[in-house]
Amino acid sequence: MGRTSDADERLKAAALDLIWEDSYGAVTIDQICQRAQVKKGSFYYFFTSKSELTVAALEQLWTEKWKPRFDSIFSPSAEPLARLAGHLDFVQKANLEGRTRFGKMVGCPVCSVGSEVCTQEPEVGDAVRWLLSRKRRYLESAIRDAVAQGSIEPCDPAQAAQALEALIDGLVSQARIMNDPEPLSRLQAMAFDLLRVKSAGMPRLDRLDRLATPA
Amino acid sequence: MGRTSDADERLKAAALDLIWEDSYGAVTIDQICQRAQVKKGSFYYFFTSKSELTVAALEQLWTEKWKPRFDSIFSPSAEPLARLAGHLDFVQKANLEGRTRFGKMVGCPVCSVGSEVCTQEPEVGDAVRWLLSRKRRYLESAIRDAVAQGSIEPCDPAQAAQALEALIDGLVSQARIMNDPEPLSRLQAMAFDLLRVKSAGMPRLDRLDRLATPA
DNA sequence: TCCCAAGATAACCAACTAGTCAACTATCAG
DNA sequence: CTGATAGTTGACTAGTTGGTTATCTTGGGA
Repeated sequence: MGRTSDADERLKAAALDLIWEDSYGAVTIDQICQRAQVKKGSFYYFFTSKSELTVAALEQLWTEKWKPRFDSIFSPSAEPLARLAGHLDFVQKANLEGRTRFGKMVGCPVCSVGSEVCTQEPEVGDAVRWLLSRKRRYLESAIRDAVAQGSIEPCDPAQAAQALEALIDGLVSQARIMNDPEPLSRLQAMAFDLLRVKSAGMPRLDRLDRLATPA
Repeated sequence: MGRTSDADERLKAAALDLIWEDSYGAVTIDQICQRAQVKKGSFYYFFTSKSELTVAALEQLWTEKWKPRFDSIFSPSAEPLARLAGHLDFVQKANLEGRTRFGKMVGCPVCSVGSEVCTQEPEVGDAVRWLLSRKRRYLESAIRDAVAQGSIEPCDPAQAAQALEALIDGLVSQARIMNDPEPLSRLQAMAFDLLRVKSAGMPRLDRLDRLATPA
């Protein structure tokens, strides 16, 4: 019953893009509406504020993009190291895709928004924290499996995951600030070094993929 | 000759505080003026825009706070590992001081502003990049000396400094997002682990200080 | 078919924003 | 003391911002 619409979807997509490229604070509701081809009256029909829209956009980013992607990459059917390598590869590729799409390095929208508004917009902060804590579990689980398997040095998986995430986010942030993909070019080597992956030479993704494939 | 003033100093201090606590985009010129007890006319007497004020504030942060501090911490008269430990300790302490002053974890103003506005305010981006590249040299030099001395495993100092900075900034960012100093509590252990510091047990700052003191 | 709920829209407002300016005032050099 | 210089002030404008509302339109179900 009643008229149908995908204006709310367009608003979420527009908001995420604009915030990703610039920043939360630099983006106005008017801009979001213009990009989404939606009049402001309709904006306020679906959302009560920029922060509410942002929370909705982040939730959708998680359920429709990140979670499916992570469920695939971190599938327990794959070797622990292949999961980690897959994720590092994903981070690298996602950043390069972002550069193609926006014409510059844009980093990670979740971390950027989180760091920017966690002190001002509590609901956005909650959404970011929830999302990051979910993401952390994938890393932690893969590291725990790797330790159990003996493919990395014994360590506390929670702490190792925290350090790994810091390293990744730090390098992604550097790449955005420098507008240069270079900090990400040795991502896997740095991450595997941090985790003390046991292997001579640098593990290759394709080799690990082969390992992950049932023989 | 003529009237004297420290209004520009007050403006720089106010801007840095407000931006540090909230974010660049969330702070208005009116707010900065109010905090600095300066009328807007005077603001435009000294600066032409928020970005110009921000650049001036960042430059002053470097010359009056960071550079003297780093020159002391990274004094080549100290043991390389003591320099690194001193810096990690400084990062930790600065974050805790920030929490005392602002009532919450505020992270690093340079990294936060850099990540936020590097795509929009080229001059602020330039200032941040310059400042971060200067900071990097301290780390790189200390790591190089540590390698030469044999106190950490051989590595490329530039890459190790890049990774170390990413780890530190990532953890600082996590602490801000979580509003919790916990991610910084094992900072030295994580950093020394990343650098593969050669020593049984965890190096203590006081022990390293003793090493740094001429016998 | 036609009703009515869901959604779209333009026009509107009040508050805030950056930025300007002419008049005013303090200070230092001579 | 005095005048030129450096800095201050409040009042002003014009454009933008978030947010509201009454009215119009669409489409699915009875």
